[in-house]
Amino acid sequence: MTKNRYRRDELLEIAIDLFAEKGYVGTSIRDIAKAIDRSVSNVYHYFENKEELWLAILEYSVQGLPEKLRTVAHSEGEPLERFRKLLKLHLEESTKHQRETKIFFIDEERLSPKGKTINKRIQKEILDIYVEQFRLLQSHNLVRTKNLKILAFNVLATINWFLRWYDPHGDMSKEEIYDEIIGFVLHGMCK
Amino acid sequence: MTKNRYRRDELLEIAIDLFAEKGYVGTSIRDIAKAIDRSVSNVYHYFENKEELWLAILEYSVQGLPEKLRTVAHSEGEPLERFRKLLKLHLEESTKHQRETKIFFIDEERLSPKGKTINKRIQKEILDIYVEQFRLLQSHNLVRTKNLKILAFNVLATINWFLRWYDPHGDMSKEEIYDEIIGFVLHGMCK
DNA sequence: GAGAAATTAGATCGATTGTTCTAGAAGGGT
DNA sequence: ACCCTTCTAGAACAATCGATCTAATTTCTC
Repeated sequence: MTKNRYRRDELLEIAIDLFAEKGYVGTSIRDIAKAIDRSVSNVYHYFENKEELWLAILEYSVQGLPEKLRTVAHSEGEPLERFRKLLKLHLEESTKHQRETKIFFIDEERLSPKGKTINKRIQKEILDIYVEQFRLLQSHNLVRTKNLKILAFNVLATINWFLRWYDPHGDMSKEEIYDEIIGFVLHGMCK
Repeated sequence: MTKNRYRRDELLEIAIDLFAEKGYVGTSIRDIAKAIDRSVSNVYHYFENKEELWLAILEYSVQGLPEKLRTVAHSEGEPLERFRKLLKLHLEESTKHQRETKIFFIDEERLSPKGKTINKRIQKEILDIYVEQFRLLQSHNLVRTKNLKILAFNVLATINWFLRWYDPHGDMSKEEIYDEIIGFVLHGMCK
């Protein structure tokens, strides 16, 4: 009845690697099993099917992100400073789960209705957090534009795109990049 | 010897649709043939294999983008105004070839070395155009930050992410969205 | 230590993949 | 009429896919 959590998580880890590298459709159950030197049945013992494995990865990593962001979003303090903290946390969490977050976006369309729904729900939750923040900042007359949804898309664009080009082994430090991105979001490119 | 250009392009069109919808790995040659009511051999008559079909799509659409952008980038006029034109053109071209440009980014990692190289070359060309523009704007003391590469990533982020959420049948006009994005790139979210 | 449950490997399933082969139909040039 | 290239369809190929089945082994519980 009770499944071996450790062996299960090992499978999750290797699956995340492969999914991130070769995509959902591009990664077979055999690939995953072979990569960790197990049998195919072993994978199926821990996960009902391929899609459930995918969903487990989401639960394992991205699922909790909205809640974490909300904690900061609803914390005390100055609105703009709180928003800055929100961006920072979002960037940190995305970096921490870079592989999974990448997966989260890339193969969205290849999932079953169930998986797609969960995917979209999480993304919607995050979007709403930002729109809510913008509304608050707007009431303090701090926001430049009127269309808050497009603004949220643009902010999320920079954060999520960052996952595509960021190389942990690169020569720029995380903090350096974070500040650059936060600066861009807040003030754009112009002086 | 001479292949029927029209029939070939019909195949390209349907392939773009399917690739954009279900991805490179998720779309089979049979899917493509069936969608246009031809035989599998017909597809192979016009394209050597699946990857060549993919590359033909790139040539058909995205390949010419860097050249078009360069034309504007090297045109006369005020630096900032020219940059604004560059953004506008980039957005327009991306919208015009929304499906292909989406393909261009999504399945990058699933290609052969040859395909990956071409993909990366085009992206690098575009990145360089932007970095060059930033350098010029910087010399006019118009740029806020020092790290031009990250800046370029962030600008490209908003443009490319836009393709993910933009819905041609939505209630916002293109021009409206373009202006919003250009404004965000130039001045960020803050007043 | 017996028995039940959890875990594993390996063979196997039908379906689908990219690709090739064979061969016939259509088309244009002479 | 003829031939030669272009185009087309359909069967077939080996490989791989997600998933299942059977059966053996390990681990836990009493």
